[in-house]
Amino acid sequence: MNIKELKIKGKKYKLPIFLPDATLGIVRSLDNRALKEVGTRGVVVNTYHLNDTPGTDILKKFASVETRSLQQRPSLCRSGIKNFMNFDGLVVSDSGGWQVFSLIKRHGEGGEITDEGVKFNIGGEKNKQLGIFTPEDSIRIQFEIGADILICLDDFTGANDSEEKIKESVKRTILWAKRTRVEFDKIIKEKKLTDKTRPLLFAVIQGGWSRKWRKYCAEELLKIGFDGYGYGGYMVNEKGELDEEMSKYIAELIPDEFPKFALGVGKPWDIARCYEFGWDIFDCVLPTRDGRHQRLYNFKNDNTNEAEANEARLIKRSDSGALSLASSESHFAEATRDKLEVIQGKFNNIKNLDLKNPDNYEFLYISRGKFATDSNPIGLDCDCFTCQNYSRAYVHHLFKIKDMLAHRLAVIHNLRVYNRAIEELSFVTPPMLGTVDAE
RNA sequence: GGGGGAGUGGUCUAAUGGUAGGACAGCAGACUGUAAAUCUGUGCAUUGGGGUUCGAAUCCCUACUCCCCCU
Repeated sequence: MNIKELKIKGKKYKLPIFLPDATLGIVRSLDNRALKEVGTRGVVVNTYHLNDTPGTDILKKFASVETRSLQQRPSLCRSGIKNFMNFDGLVVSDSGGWQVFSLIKRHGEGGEITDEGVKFNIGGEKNKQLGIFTPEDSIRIQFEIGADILICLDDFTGANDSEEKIKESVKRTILWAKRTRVEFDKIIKEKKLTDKTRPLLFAVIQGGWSRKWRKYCAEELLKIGFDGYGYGGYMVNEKGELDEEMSKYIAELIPDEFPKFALGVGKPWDIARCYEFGWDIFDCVLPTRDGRHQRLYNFKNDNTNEAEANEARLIKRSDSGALSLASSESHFAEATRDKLEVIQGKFNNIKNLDLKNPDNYEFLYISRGKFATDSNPIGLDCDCFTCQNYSRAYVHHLFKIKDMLAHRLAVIHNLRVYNRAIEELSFVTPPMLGTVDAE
């Protein structure tokens, strides 16, 4: 099997990859160690939000900071945002296109979108003078943030827009992409960046429900030329169901040598489906937000039952002892180890699971009363920190008393589920097991 | 033994003669390039009995339970 790779600033990232959203420079409630342990290789930050807080002056300062923090390792790949977060993985900066849509189009509060750019009447609370936000602003700010992949400011096509509106948003998205390309190249030249030191630039394909305009948008963006392409707009309908036809269609509009970024996707099973269609970069707020909102993801593995899973954990817990005994030719330990292997083979194994089928997942609404006394871990077969250390009852309790550790434990688990699915799709060995996939 | 006070869903609490409402807990959900530790829906109650009244959680009588004070 051919594994696609993303090469940026001398680093390689195997695809597919799932990037949790760290909108404000933080995957909420997680520190960089937890991120790493959960198998996260990259995150998405947001240009609009970071420009507001903390602002690029601060990020620029961090771009050249001497690595004084205890854990910071000097690296060529470091940048303002990476030093600030002390995060060494892939960082994508989203343009703010979504916020344009969300704040102005969806919520209809102040602001105006013209070909020139976006006029914010409200701006961020801290930054009322923001005024107009142009594609050039967005890309310049993204350089200051210092991400690896920058994204063109685009004009979001709404789910139910008329063809006239679709045309407008597509034309504007193309116009803005052109201007972004020019500005990007200008900055590359100014900064004397080379193909080995520059970030990548992605454009976003808009066009809503219209195949015609999606096609037109993709073709025009390809003519301009970018390092990768994104799927813009909504990929799901009001019921949250993936538009498979459209996601397949758009993926096919982009030649396979380009990375294809399905922005905002999605449910784990939709990621698995989209991967099959050719999309290979994903980001979504669901695992983190759902975690905070007390909805936990599990694989539904028919092989798992509580008794056996418990046994596996008990054996595992005495793991070190058992193994040392094993080496000293104890038959008992030998048997225990065999048993562990059998059970683990059965559990830590989603290989036989059709990851594209929603029926193979389940939600745990952890705040429900029935979990108050449940001593099982959240996922019977889960290898995450939360499941290796805490019971459903305890996580339930933490949510009840509103302790923020609840968020952290929930988010850790959800992200681990997402990453296990991704790892299964790609056969990527998770870094936590000893292999670092970025060179 | 005497005096006083109080009893409203699982819990806390509104309604002082006029549609028993809210919060939390319960149950069922939503969230898709994060203005979201958020939001939605829903089940469940006037301590029992009697009386006054067109109408009672509310006023009266009584029983029960609890609390406080006195002895």
